[in-house]
Amino acid sequence: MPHEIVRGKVTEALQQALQQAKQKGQLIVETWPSITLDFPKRPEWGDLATAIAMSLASHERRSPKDVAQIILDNLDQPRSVFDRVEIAAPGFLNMTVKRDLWMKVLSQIEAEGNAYGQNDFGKGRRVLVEYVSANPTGPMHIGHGRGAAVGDAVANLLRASGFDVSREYYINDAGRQMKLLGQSVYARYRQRNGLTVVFPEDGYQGAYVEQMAKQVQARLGADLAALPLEQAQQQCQEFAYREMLEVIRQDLRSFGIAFDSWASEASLMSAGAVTSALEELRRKEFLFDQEGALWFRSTAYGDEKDRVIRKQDGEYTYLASDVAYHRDKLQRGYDLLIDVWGADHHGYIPRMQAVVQALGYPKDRLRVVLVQMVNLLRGGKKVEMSKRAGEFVALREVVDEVGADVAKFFFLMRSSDRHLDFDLELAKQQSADNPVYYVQYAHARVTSLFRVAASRGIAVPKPSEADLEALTDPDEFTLVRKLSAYPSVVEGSALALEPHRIVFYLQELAQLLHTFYFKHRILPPAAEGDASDAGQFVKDATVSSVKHREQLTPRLTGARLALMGQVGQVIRNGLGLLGVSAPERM
RNA sequence: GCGCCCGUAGCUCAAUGGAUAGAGCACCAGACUACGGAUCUGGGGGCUACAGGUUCAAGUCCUGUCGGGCGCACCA
Repeated sequence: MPHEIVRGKVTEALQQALQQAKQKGQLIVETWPSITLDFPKRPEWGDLATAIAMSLASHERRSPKDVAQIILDNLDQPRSVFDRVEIAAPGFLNMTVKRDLWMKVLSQIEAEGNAYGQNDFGKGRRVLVEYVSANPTGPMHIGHGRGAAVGDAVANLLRASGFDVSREYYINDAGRQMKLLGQSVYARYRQRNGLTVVFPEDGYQGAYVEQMAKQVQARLGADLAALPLEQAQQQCQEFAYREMLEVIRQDLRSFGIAFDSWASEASLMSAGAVTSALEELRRKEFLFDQEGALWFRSTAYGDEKDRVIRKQDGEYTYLASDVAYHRDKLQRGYDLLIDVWGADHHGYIPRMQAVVQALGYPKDRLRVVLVQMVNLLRGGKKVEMSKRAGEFVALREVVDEVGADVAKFFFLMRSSDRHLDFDLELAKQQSADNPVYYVQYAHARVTSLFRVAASRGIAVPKPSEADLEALTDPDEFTLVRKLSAYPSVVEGSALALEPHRIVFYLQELAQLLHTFYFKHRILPPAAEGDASDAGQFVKDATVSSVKHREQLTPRLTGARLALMGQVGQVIRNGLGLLGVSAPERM
């Protein structure tokens, strides 16, 4: 179902032509591939092109050119949609669509507003996007930040594509890491009190651990030291857990990320989810005992080896709770699960997909989005990070320094499975070098333009109120075509789970806007020092410089304002998908 | 050693199997007496790592080689 008016009409016309050719016996195919439309790279190739004839050619056992000719011959009423359709070697159909059909895109954007760009591909299917899910053992670092930005944008994209989306944070609060955190805090606490200290191997070293020890001291005083070791550590762990979770919530809040639900590993376990999940696997014969451990037969679904699920010492591995958690998610009835993971976990995909299948669901019920490392730079020089020594760059620091909008945009600028260089100096620059400002400025320009118009008493019409026939310049037309592409960019981006496509689109759209804005005037000149003359237009075409020589009539001003308004709307919608604000002033 | 990802302009990166591979940065040369110069215009720059193969059509798919990253725990 096409979701944009030009593509819709063109696709429809092509389908009818194919249908008709088939009825006449000119084409034999039973089913043909979906018709894809591209923007041709060269103007002489028309506004839209399709390679459909070429993909049909081999099945038809005809040359692509013949197939294209047949389609062309069967295009019933080309004049209602097309100005011109041509065949180009080796078999492209190059179409020039009627200008007034293109212009309807503007009214469509007006009518749909914030919803322009959405599609119904998801058909209400429920999807759970799980992301961040950092252990509550410290503040979020910059890598978590990228995961958060990606997960959130993916969720936005899916919602815009008609899915019923929930966002979930899985709290790994049951494992050894939490215990280690408790021990680390307790060790620092003892240190503060001048007691003997054995700092745990691989313990948490960050300054925040000392901070928490200080707070524990303030709350519990010296009493803690009197308790048995394990009990004392347990108290520290509980305190640290609540504290860290709160820190993470605040980190997320300041980054502008909100979850619908928080799932706790510990509560899952205490509710018996692990036991019952293992029971199910055992019943289905995916478990076996060997060398005193319990194994999951993940090789049954293509994993390279089987995996231990309960160790010799009786402790469960993380796989056990992951099985339980994914089973829980599946049982909650989601049609699709999306996990956003750090790319260093890519080796776990086969086994989690094996889990999904062992539980009786299709493999593709789970899709994993991998997020690669972030290299933090400052003026081109690498900022060294080592979580081990507790020297990692906190997300909070970056957000404080460059702002949430900039940070998100940078995180989303590249395909998520590629390493990202994040240069703090560049991110702070307020220039064209900084793509965030470039896009946001385009939006601010539109709103600024409207403010000036208002101050001069010039109305900003909607497309339905404007005379769009006044838009005859190729630059206007280029903008309209770009706007028309937005819905398919959203759909492609959602299907591929690749938010960076939106970023690229927005940069291109912003560029077109800046070019247009520089080249053309929209409002008439303000009368010198006298607002009462506002509304006067240039009647004579010989004003100052060459590039401003075009006739600016109220009719053209109105139409251009209407066009600008829709550009602003689309930038707003696109930035919205990225979770980035569209400022009216900068 | 095995597996996954990657190799595209000097740098950072785009490109549902489609036409002459595109942006930004950097570099060079330019542009406003009216709407925000946080802007715009032009220029040089490429055997898409290499070698085969599939296809009407390959940066894209397959095989191999070389180079880089990440995994290969009864850690999370």
